Amino acid sequence: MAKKSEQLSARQRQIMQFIRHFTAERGYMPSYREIGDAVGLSAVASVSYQLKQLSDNGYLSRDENISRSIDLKIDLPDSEASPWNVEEENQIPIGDAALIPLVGRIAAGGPITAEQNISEYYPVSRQLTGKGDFFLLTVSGDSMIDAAICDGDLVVIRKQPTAENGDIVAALLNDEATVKTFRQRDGHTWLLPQNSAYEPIVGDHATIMGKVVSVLRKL
Amino acid sequence: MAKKSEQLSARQRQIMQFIRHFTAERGYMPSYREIGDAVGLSAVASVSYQLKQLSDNGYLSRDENISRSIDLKIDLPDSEASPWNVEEENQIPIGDAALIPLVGRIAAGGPITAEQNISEYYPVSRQLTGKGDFFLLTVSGDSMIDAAICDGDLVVIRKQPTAENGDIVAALLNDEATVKTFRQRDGHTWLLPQNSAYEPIVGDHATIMGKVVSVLRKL
DNA sequence: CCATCTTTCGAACGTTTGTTCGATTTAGAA
DNA sequence: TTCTAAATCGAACAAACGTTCGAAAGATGG
Repeated sequence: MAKKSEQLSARQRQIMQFIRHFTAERGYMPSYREIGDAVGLSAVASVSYQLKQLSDNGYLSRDENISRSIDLKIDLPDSEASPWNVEEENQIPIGDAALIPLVGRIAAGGPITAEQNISEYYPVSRQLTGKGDFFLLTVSGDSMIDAAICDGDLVVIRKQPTAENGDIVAALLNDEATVKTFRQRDGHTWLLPQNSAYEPIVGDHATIMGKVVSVLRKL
Repeated sequence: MAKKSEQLSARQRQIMQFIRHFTAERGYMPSYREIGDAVGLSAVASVSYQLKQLSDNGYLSRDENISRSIDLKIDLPDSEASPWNVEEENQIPIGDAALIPLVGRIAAGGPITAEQNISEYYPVSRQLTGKGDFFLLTVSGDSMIDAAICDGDLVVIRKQPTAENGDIVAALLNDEATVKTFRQRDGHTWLLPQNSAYEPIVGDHATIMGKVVSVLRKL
């Protein structure tokens, strides 16, 4: 008789992987006939048979008489492990959007997105942010006006501890958050305003909070 | 009465949330009858009707004649202890956001947000838009650079047939959409670029599509 | 070789499911 | 009020779907 947790047969592995790919692409489960077509089983009953084995061994579950009710319990490794494991501590993804906290006062020391600093969450399209861990800052002053960033603008900042030359960053300098262009030269870190009325700042002791990835403005 | 149906009725919101809960619990999509039972629609056809609306507006997709093939495009937050939340007015509120269509080519004549023009929906915080009926336009060129609106920026436009002096508007001029500052003087309508390299345009024959209320930029 | 178990097949069956159509009700504007 | 569009209903229908059953083909071991 079929014994306990036997190893999966080639066919069963084939089915498991097809289900995974199908759901990834289409967003819902395949029917028995679709599975059969994909793995080369001409009889629905054969699919039913294999699915019963998989179900009995805990690889998946399904609800009787309900179409497309397969529920995979195990992700059979195809190959990959994704290195893009971003820690999201405060965002709740809304479909195509991310909820990003607007940070009020910036206090040196503690975590930037500590709860008491958050006044509100803004939904922002992922198209505008990309992947990562974000927070929002309200721009104060017009030191970045030549970069088309105005007083009152909201900037979406992806948390990261450093930056590349030319990036616009949010930095913590003397307990104050500021948005400037990042530049390293002569062994020094500079925070450059984009407004000829302002002078470059030596940022050697500044803390880079993250990189500005989007700008939001309400007129 | 605009037949736009770009908004989310209480019932549609109800359906969206039920689908989300159902899939979270069961691991697959509900059938039309299950949806009907849950939200109080005794006729499958009514569910079909509502689902078509949701599908047309990009909230979900489904494959014809395939059971349980609903694919949610947006996760509506539960939000409510008061499920029968009615806030009609205009755009689709996602919790705190509105889903706004990005309009591609602008053709004179037909409705701006005709379906074939819409390439995608962006969630935008209501804080950035206020109330109204909106669409999104991609800015082309740097004629508004002094207003801190750059090439490639997305502008949120509230539909309105006219504007006030000083408003930044989207106007249709010779089958082309353009973003300029609106000004009426000497009995003429002017569309002013905010870039000294460009000349003011006589906008007497231009069609005002709406007013720019927000700017979104991905860096 | 035979015996046994596994796997596949094909067909039939009953159920589930999405669609269609016309009629009715509801809601809002004129 | 009357008119129009949206929303709902009910019934009927065809397609899609999972289950069952008997038979046949492989596979494995003695």
